[in-house]
Amino acid sequence: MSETTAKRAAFAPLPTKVDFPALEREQLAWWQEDGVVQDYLHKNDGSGTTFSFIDGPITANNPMGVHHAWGRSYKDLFQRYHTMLGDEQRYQNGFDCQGLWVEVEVEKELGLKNKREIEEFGIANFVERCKQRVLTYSARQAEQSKRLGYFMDWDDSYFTMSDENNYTIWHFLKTCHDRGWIYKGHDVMPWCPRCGTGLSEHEIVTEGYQERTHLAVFVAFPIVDDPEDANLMVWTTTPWTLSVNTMASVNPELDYALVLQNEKKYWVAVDALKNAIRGEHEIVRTAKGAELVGKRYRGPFDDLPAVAELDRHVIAWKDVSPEEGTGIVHNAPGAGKEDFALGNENDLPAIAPIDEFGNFLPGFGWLEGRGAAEAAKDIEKYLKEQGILYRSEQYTHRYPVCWRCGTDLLFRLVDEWFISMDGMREQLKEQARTANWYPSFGLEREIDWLENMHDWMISKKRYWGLALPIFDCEECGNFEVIGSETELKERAVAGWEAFEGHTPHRPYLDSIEIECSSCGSRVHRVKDVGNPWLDAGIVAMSTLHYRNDKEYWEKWYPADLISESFPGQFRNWFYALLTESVALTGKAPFKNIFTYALMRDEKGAEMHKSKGNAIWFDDAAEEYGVDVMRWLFATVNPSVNMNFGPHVTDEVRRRFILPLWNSYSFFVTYANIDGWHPAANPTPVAERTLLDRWIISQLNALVTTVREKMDGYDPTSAARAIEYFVVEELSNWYIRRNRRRFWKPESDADKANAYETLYEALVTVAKLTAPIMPFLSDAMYRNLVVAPGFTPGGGFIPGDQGFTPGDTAPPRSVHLTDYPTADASLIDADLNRAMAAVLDVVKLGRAARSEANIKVRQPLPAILVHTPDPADAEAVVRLKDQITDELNVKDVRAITELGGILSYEVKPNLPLLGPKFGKQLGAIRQAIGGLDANDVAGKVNAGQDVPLTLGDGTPVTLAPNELLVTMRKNEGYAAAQSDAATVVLDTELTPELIAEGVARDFVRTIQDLRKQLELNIDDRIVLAFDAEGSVADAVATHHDWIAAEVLAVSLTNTNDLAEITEVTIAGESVRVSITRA
RNA sequence: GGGCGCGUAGCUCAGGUGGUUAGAGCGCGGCCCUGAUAAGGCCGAGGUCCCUGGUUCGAGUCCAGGCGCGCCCA
Repeated sequence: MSETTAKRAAFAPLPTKVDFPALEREQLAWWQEDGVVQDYLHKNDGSGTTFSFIDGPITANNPMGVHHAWGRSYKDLFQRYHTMLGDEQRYQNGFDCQGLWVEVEVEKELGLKNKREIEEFGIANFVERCKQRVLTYSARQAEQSKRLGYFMDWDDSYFTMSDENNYTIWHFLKTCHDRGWIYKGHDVMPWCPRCGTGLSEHEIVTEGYQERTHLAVFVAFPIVDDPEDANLMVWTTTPWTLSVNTMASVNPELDYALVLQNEKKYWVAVDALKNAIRGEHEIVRTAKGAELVGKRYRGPFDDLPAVAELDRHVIAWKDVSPEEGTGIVHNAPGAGKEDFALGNENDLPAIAPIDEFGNFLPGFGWLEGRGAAEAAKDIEKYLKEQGILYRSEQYTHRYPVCWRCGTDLLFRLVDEWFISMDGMREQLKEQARTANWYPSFGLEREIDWLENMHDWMISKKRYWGLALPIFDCEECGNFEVIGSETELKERAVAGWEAFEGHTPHRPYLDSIEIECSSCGSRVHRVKDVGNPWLDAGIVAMSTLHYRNDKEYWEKWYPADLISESFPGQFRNWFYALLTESVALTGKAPFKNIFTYALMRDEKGAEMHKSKGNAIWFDDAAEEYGVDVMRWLFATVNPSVNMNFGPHVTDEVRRRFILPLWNSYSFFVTYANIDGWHPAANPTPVAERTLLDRWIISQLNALVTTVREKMDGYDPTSAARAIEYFVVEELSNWYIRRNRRRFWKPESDADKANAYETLYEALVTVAKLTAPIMPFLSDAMYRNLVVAPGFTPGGGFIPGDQGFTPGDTAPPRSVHLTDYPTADASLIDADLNRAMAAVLDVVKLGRAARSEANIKVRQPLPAILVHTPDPADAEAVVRLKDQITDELNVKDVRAITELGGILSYEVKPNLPLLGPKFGKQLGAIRQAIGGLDANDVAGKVNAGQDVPLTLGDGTPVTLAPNELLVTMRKNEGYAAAQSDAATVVLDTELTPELIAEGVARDFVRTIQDLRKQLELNIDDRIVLAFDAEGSVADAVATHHDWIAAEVLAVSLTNTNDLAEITEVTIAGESVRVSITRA
């Protein structure tokens, strides 16, 4: 830079204390106003390479919590990375719209209590409100996602309620039907009487069980025509199911006792006596369960018309255990899942006692119309009146509840629709294996699910959801599946006008009638809606226009990446996506599947709205800042549950964000003071200083690592590598070591090189971090790259910054740049190793000083270094300038002589000796311990074999490389030792060194005062002090150096002081006066 | 009952292919350094690496069994 050029600040000055959320809001506004997002979305149009990401739809039912931000950060960072690699992408976000969870929220909004009230409100109105809720919250979530910095094509989000999505599911269902996989099942389903719907296997999950206390009854079933006049004693926690008791089961292997009490006799399993029988009793005899099998008995509700015809008797069931109840099980195939299976096996009928609201059906006498669960008390009373209640109790157990509304589930016999899975099972497993799963154990979990999955129940007796295109003929039992909107129109014989113009939802679709292809009857659609996982699972087909644009579909299918949280998704989205895609195409819809665990609160507890420990995204964004969260998310191990909260984000800010900001701020501060501008042609790296070359070498190594990790779907390692570089290498070493080059007054080539080097490191870090923390990275990039020479619009300001007219303007946002590429020629492995040795020595030097209690301010004559590999010690001496300054020593010397400081130590080289000598190794180690270390070291260093005699007299010869000779520091020296080096301080002080220490103490004290006086970094001062003795002498000796260090225009020892401050320097009391010059 | 994962310092977690003295961050105590950094460094206290058995010259690491926790399934 020429002297005549006016120094001009190139970079916007930075606040020392940053408001990160405010910075983020500014960035966000600029991205939107300036069209950066749009340019980003189209950066790679037609680039020739693609990266296909398919978004798992987010449920558009509530505002986002922070846990959503975790997953979305992964989605964004992978897509951003590929944008910077130049891959064309679709950037399509998805919203999950249909299903019971939306209905439940809308019911709450409207104050509706059950299905009857929904139907009174009107299905059309209700469905419309569901749609509106989805639209409301999808818009809200889109805005929140933008605040997260998530760059997506928000105008192109898909909605699972879209016509295309629904019709593509029809196509899938039709395909399944053509293969004979769709069937109507008659089964006992877990059923929510409040929601009036069954729950699928997928929904009965462990968190769907809660501790509940129910009335449990012990009931006697009198055996018919029994010479002993005995009763079977059974136990149940669901008294309502007694109404449809069909059989009683015993374990034929088990021992049963005939108990006599109060002149009544009961059969109870021997091992259940303690639990079941209360009070004095006598055991008449015992028998195996087999003896009871076949006995007929009278049930408690024999007189009810619905069950009057039953022939009740005892059957054998090997699963009966005496652990709970009485060892005799009451079975109701119409009201229990296992009972249903057992009834089928024994050819006994299943009778359904309750309707969809859990109320008793006609035919159940006095019970008719009553709620099953609510009737327990009355049933207890009835049993007592009949004289067959032995006793009752309050019983607490884990019981299944509705995962949405918390109501106790009942088990109800119903018609549901299923897809048979056996035809696809093997193919699904095979296709699952074609993908890469991160973490890899995800594949095993998915395979386990696929091996054990039952047929897929796809129906749900609700309102807001996929209208199942199944037309079930009541006349002849034939059913048909309609596969598209055109087929529907062709087949419709009535109701088309009412439907036309509406989305394929209830109730309008329900008006359509077709003609049964088998018997010609008019047939309506079944009333059921679809399982919502059908909706989410079809998106790999529907959003890629599978039905209408095969070319487009082929371009983007299968996806390169999908990503969701793994708990639950192996049986939900991953499964549905795989199943629907493979059914239609035979090919897995994804190549890579990145999964992550659950977010917990700071103490590791599950986050729940009701517990009050859930954190809303909006609050977190404004309190902690989005970049901090995103950096945290990127650095944690995705497969481990994350504990999230303010302490964790504070730590990330302290640990990484602030050191980065401070490095950046340091650069901007001094570059502006010096009027430094980035040059078009910086000094070749080879011509720069050692430290410059080193940090550039590490920077290029970092780029290589980060790309490798990101390519391997390992953002954790990528982010941790960046963090290490920024904190340890750039901030704590490179900048720390180079501060004086930036401070010095003269603007020479060396200073320019320092700026060039730090500038390149910061710009590269901004690009490397851009996918992970989009806000700060762009703020840095824009200030560092765009501000000095180019206007944000891309215009170019010629000037003294070295650019010439015609240069291409850099992109105006980091998110429009390409990802950094490593220059392998700049990676200097030898230098990296040498510097590592230097860092180790510095660390040991500090440790030795600390241990010897000698402050760094006190200069020492030398440190002595020994390393196991002499090359390292040589490198350390070669780079001694880095060390002398850092440790305040006058010299660094490699130790060649032992000189009493170090002793030899000889150890066996175990990896070599182990395999060679096996069991003899113990004896060899002992023998080595008895050798003279000096003698052995001499031989080993001379390359000679070492003879040994083992304890049993066996002679053994060891080659030099089979022994390790190391140095151990002796006691009594100021020294420190690690695996890589030994460092010894020369602590001999001369009067000159002591004076220098005092001078440094003086400087340190003045600098402190400057800071207290809030002087600017470049303010000059008039400095006067009043001291005698050693302080006076030391200051006199080092007068010029001190004056330069503290920017004093004058430095005088006088007792005539203007502003007096008392300080202590080198143990002496000194009066000081500082005034601005 | 089965599948998968986890169990290492007070807390949160790292610890390719077995190797000699098991680490980091936070927290705690002490000291040092500091005109980028309400930052950083060094020292210290703090460990039956869940238990038991096995393989091996040698196990935090491999194998088997168990215990505990989490997720999923039955």
